[in-house]
Amino acid sequence: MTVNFQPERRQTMPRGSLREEATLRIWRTASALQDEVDALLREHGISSAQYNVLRILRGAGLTGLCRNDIRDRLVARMPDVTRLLDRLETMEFVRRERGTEDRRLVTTYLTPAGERVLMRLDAPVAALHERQFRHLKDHQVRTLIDLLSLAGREA
Amino acid sequence: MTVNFQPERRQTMPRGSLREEATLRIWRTASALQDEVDALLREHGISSAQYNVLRILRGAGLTGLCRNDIRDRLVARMPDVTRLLDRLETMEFVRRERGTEDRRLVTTYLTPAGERVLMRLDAPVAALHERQFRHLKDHQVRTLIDLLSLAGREA
DNA sequence: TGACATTGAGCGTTGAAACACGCATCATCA
DNA sequence: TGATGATGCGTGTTTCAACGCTCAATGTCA
Repeated sequence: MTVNFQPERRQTMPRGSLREEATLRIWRTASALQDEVDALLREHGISSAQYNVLRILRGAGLTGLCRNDIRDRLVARMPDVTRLLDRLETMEFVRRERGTEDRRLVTTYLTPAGERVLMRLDAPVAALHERQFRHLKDHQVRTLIDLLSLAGREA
Repeated sequence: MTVNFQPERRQTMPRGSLREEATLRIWRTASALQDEVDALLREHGISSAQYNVLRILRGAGLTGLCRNDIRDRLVARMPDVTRLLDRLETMEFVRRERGTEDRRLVTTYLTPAGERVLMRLDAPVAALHERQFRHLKDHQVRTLIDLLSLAGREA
């Protein structure tokens, strides 16, 4: 929960590049945010990757999604989505079913139990995010999002 | 290396919060940047956590650092720094020595071989960072850093 | 000086991630 | 329709992270 987020102890930067500083700042911030969310999720017995999958499945609704669709929508790159789903299936938060038309596809659906977990988490997670960004005004958050969208972009 | 970074396939957001979108954007960007750096580092046989440690030790110079100092300076929270150092020691990139005054402390130093690895990586890493942020002007990068510094801050 | 708390480091175990591989299914085309 | 390549999933294995515990060394105070 508590994160090592030394205000201004600067990371050693051989070439003192501005863009290197930005990279480190992104990583530090991402990690700090992640640690707090992880702590919250762990109280409910799931990891952030699992939480991410559950939310993706909620977004998909009754249609469900096959493994690769889930993989492509994950926030962080993640090989081996199969086992991630295995664990969620063991916890009975998701249900898998092999397709009938294309028998290669295995569609995954959110179960009622999975929906309930998400429901219980909605408020606390939203509150946490609000708290984490409470020092930024709306327009600053928007600017932040826009700037981040430019970073790492291929085109 | 190639990252699943769908331009505008929006993450499912139950409550459509702006701050939630910011969080996801930070994580996506961090992950995308990380994946590329990891790919580069792996060509040299080290992980990003290991690279981070080596740079911290280079910054510390001849003084070296004890385990907890290293832990506190890492970009991402990381318990079990011991084993991380174990692997670096096996690769002979660092050297450890138990303190004489306070015999609880084990100071870690960068070896010449470790310095060489860093030297070989300096240019490519810097170039990669420049490329990743090439769509942002200097003042935008500065703004990004400042905004991120406000996020997750306790005070 | 002796009992006790604190700090630093290492280790054992469990669980998950990374990677490559194999198998089943489907699409394509001769 | 039969061969070939592509696609979607799952699995085996190895490596690494996470967590808690133990041990050694130091500081503290009666």
